[in-house]
Amino acid sequence: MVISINDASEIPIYQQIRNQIVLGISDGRLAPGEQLPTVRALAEEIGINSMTVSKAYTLLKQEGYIYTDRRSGARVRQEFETNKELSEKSQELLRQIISEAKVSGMTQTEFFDLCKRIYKG
Amino acid sequence: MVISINDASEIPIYQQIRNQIVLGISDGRLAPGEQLPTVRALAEEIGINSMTVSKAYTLLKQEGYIYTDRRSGARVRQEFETNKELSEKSQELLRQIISEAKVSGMTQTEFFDLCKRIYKG
Amino acid sequence: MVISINDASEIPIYQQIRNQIVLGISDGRLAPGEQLPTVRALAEEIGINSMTVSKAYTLLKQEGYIYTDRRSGARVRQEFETNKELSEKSQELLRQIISEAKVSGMTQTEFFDLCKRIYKG
Amino acid sequence: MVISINDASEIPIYQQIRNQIVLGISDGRLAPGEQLPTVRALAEEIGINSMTVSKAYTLLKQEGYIYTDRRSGARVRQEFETNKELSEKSQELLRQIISEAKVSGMTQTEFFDLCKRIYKG
DNA sequence: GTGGTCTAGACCACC
DNA sequence: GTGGTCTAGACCACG
Repeated sequence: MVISINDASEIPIYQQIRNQIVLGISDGRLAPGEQLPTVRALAEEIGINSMTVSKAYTLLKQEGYIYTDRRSGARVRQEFETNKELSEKSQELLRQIISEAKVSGMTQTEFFDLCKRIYKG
Repeated sequence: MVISINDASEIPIYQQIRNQIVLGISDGRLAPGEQLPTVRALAEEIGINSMTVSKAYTLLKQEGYIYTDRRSGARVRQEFETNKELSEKSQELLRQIISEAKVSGMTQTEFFDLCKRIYKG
Repeated sequence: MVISINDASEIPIYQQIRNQIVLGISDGRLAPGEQLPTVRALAEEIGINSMTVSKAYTLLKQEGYIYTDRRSGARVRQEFETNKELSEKSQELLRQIISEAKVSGMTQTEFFDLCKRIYKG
Repeated sequence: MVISINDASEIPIYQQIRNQIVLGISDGRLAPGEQLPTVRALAEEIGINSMTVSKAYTLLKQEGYIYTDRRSGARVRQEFETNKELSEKSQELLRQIISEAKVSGMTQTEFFDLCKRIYKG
């Protein structure tokens, strides 16, 4: 899986890495148990400091998306908690996005169409 | 409309103000053309630096939610561009949120149920 | 509150800081809402890099013990989730400790006496 | 006695082995004088490097839980020093755990109930 | 080989 | 002023 960084973005690099890996897991490009690139390899690949990649992996670990096996590095978790819930943070963001959709004149149906396109990937 | 700040939030204060005003517009608590409090008044009311409020108003103006009138200060826009589109930033956020929903085991239907509750709310 | 680091310990410095702050909160030396030393001040005081202190604060934030107010730095949380539960990690540790107590010949009563002394503190 | 390794754990593998053997001794699954599997046998059984098992056995020997006999390999100690004391390390850990229990709102009684369940279990 | 930790110094957003 | 982020380099524990 290719990870690309947008230097101009206001989103911190470690967050961008985290986001893209979560995306990869959600759409199947990263399979459960699959090994992620090593911290050093990924750092070199995208031309950043390895501490930054390490921070991204630490965050993903804390969130339960990956784990680190001492023998083989970082891997995608085998089983996720399918609690069918969004974090409070994400719910708050969703609330904001929907408010913006409403102001822009989007109907609920139109909003759902947009979501469906994203869901399909 | 009451604006409340969460000191513990990682969202910058000026963003929180901006977000709450957009929410207010979307759910009708702020009517088109309605006058917003002055920068100084709002700053005093919520006990923050007026520079911060000013930053929020500037952002809202840039995004087209409000306009400033020399005589009467800031007012909610009369008519919004009903372009039925989300900003790129919001679309990207929505993509992230949906990816997290998928990993958490939420089906599209369940996600839509959540959205509907927010739409109504 | 004085924080002292044991360089010889195998426990990472950022963990030692985290541990001592949790101890301080639990025994009342750190009051709810109280401001912690700034990252830089604490780093200088104990003669370490500020990144290390920052890491400790980030961890404490994630665990919900403190929050950072953009205006005044890091503060002890006002209200804790009184879920009356230990983390899985701590429960596992407790299990280990109790097994060691048993092998050393400690009875349950003697173990409780030890705990009581610690509780009083 | 079956020893199982958690790849996702942050606890080093040699520590996990050591912990489980101490647990086995404390709850009687390992009798005094009982012979432990050879380093190589255990390493093969759980699919890890034999150096790791060796490290666990060395640690257990240092702590006085087992001894090695040239003829018959590693055995559980016959008689333990019933000094009724925890190691400094464990006492420090217990102090940490209790501080977390206090912050989580657990009373001393509730903490003791948890301990009792572990003692029995 | 791997990730984890730490340093010394820098820049940035927010307020 | 604050914390947050990032770099370039180093050392360590683990396996």
